[in-house]
Amino acid sequence: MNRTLTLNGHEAAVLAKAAVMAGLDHDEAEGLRACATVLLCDPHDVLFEEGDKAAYFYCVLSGYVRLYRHNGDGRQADIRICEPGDSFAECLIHTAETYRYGAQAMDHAVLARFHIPKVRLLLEERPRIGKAIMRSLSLHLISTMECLASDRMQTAPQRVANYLLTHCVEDGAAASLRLPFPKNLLARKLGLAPEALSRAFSTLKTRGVTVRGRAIAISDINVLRQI
Amino acid sequence: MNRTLTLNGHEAAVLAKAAVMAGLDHDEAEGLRACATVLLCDPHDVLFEEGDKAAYFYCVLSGYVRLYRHNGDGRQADIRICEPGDSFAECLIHTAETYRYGAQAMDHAVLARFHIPKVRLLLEERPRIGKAIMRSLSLHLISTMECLASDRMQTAPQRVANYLLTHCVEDGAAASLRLPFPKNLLARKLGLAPEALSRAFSTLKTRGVTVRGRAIAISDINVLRQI
DNA sequence: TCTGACGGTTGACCAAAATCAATTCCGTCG
DNA sequence: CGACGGAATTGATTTTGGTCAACCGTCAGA
Repeated sequence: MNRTLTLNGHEAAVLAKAAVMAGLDHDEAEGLRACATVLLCDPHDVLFEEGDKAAYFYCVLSGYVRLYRHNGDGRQADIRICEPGDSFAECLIHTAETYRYGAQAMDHAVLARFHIPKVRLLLEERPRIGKAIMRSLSLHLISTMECLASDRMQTAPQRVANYLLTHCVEDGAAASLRLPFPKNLLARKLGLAPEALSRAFSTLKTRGVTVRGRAIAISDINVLRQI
Repeated sequence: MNRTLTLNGHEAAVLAKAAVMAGLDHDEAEGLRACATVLLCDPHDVLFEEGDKAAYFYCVLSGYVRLYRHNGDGRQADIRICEPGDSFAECLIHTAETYRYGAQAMDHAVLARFHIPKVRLLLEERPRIGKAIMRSLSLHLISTMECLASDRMQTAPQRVANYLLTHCVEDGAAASLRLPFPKNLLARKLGLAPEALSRAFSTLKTRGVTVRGRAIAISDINVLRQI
């Protein structure tokens, strides 16, 4: 978990387009950026654990971060997989003092780390910046609710089909995509055991889905839509 | 779904204490209240469906409202049960133009209905009001994430035990509570079929949980904690 | 008092997915 | 090139909870 103070061009672009920065004018964006430093993570670095004192919220610039909770036993459940452009723990700006879940880098990851007390001060001065944060929170809430609904009513193949449909590039009736991360991360994201994901893919094989490593081809999107 | 313009004392108090109003000074609270009208609902009234054009967000003053989504077939899953003091659909203020889930009153319910365009204008003028909305969104997000985590890692009896522990009043090692709504609503809230809730209660009987109608007694909280 | 509706419970059964174990695949490193 | 290690797959088994159907208790209305 080394630190640097510089962003490369790609990372700066990701940050600029993140929901947490969207719609801000130049000064506002600059003010928010001034609250942040950059963090380089190695795979499996734990950023914080549930219950830790909250000092920062984060925006993923590259790599992936998983958010999770434990229960009494050693078991843990993933809540979200954050991709480049996603922010997390911004819900603590106006609420709790401790993190309500753990966060772990799943790859070499680059993060923007925003100092919450600084952001609070900035928001007092320039409350319009809060609009971007509200938007980010809202999107995040909506997607979490959708995730909950799909956990509660869709089977594993349905969830996988839905993921494919929302992430593929269409090419006539056919479509294809390349997973941006290994399958075990996709399984976590969908709330499945890796084995269940594997079986879901083999179920979908009969519906025209071909999987070769991370490359996935869909022969007919409409077949997939009616699962 | 009749309308009135007046609040009784109890309803006014619930609104004043709602997260969406918390921490505002008198003027700010008054400004926000001016964006709202009151709505009286009969049981099973549908407030809106997924996809409807979003004009309002709501705060429950009495009764209960369930939020839900459908999938392709007739099936539907509950996302949240809103109780007095809870607001919903405030995530649309700065994002979508259509509701992302349906909402249905589960009882005679009284709601404050905030006109979103008016609230947007108000926020431009008095952006500090956004802080209360952000706090409400944040709490809402955290509780949805917790719900997702518990769906993914806890069994039915564990979820029920957790509900009891977080809602009971302690009395030494013992504790008790009275459900504020019928059991079928609790089942929806926990993402269970009513039968599964019933079975969970009978599992918990061996752990010192006694159920008589809506009245529940717990003989030893610590036994319940280690489930 | 009878009747019907409704919420809740119970039993039997089934489907989905977690778990455990064994094996295969694949990329990396010696 | 071969060996190793992590990821992915497959099979066997078990657990969990959904579904369907029957039944019970309570309450409201005839």
